[in-house]
Amino acid sequence: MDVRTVCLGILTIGEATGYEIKKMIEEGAFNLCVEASFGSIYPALSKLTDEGFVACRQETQDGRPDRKVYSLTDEGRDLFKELLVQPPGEDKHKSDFMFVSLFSALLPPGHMADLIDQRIDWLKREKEMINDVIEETDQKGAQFVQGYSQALFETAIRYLEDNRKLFEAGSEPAARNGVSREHGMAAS
Amino acid sequence: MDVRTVCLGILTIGEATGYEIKKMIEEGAFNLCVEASFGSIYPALSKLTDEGFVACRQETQDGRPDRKVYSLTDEGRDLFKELLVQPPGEDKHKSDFMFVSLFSALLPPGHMADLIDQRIDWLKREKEMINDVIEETDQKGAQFVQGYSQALFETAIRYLEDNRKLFEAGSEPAARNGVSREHGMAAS
DNA sequence: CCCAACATGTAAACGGTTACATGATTAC
DNA sequence: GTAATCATGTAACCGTTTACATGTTGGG
Repeated sequence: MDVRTVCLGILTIGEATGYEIKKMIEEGAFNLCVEASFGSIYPALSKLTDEGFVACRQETQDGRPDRKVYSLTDEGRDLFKELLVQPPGEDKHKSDFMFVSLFSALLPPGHMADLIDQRIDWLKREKEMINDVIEETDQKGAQFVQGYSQALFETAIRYLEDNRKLFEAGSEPAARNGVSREHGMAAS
Repeated sequence: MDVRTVCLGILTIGEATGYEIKKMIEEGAFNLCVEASFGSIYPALSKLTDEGFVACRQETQDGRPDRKVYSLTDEGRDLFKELLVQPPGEDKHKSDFMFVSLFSALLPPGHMADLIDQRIDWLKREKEMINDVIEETDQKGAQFVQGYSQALFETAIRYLEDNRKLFEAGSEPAARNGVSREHGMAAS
């Protein structure tokens, strides 16, 4: 999902500045779908303004920098509805953790258990964050997404907690008999 | 996880051609961690060869195009081990489906239920694919990843099957008289 | 005193995809 | 006959990140 579409989507909820949109993406429900930095958000908003899909109102604040408050135009709303019904792309789950796990045999003893611990902590934090952000909404879609993500986080946390022991120091292979464990890799 | 590292990782399992690496990424367990196309795999392998981290043996076949079989050098194995213990990046879950779901209120009636059906089918296919690919391994890491992904797929499928009804034609707003319909989705 | 939060913006660099070029073989 | 599989490679393009530039206010 490109930054352009995400900006339109966020603006259907209400007007916002580029800065606020960034926060919503990195701390909010949108965190589950996309990521974006200022370097992509600001140009996207400028372009959408040029094209007439969003309107921009400049606000002068004292003590604070000026802000540009963007809002959706009718054309923008129409465009977003069109984009929404396009067949969505496949989910892309990119997990360094999973990749490293596949090669746990090459890691120093205890490393994998540490990684799992860190991951459990991260998952718990992330789960709470999503929960907090969405709880105040009463929209069906948001409720659905929240339930979905909470279910997945719970499963992930439970699985890691249950299987951590596989990688604890005690259960390490212990290739005691002179066989060079460098070779033992032989898949299958 | 960059293509470079993924290539090194795959080559720790055994030698392979660029073509085979591509297949492993899109049909195998690596599908859960990364994606990559020829346009990134071939240059990565060339560069790794130049740098001495992989070796390349050219094989002439008759009837078939020549193939370049890559294998890991000692330096390559060392490099990979170093890369593996670097702190892994955060998981990135990019889901167009989730994004669209957040805006289900803007979709035509029935569209959301269709999307969910398609998604359930996709999840089931994907789950089976991962299951088939990894089942023949006896490596701890692969087993762990397989169990993890199977648990997540099951949870996702169950959630979607259980909550599909929220978006069925019958439960569509039908906001004839401005009455709000706030029945409890309560994902508690 | 410095850092975080607020606020916008640009240019260069990067990693990757898409499309193209080439070409034999096998299966439908 | 035509599509898929095998097999490699390059160049153009694209979206995004990173780093930089600028400036104020408030809290630790």
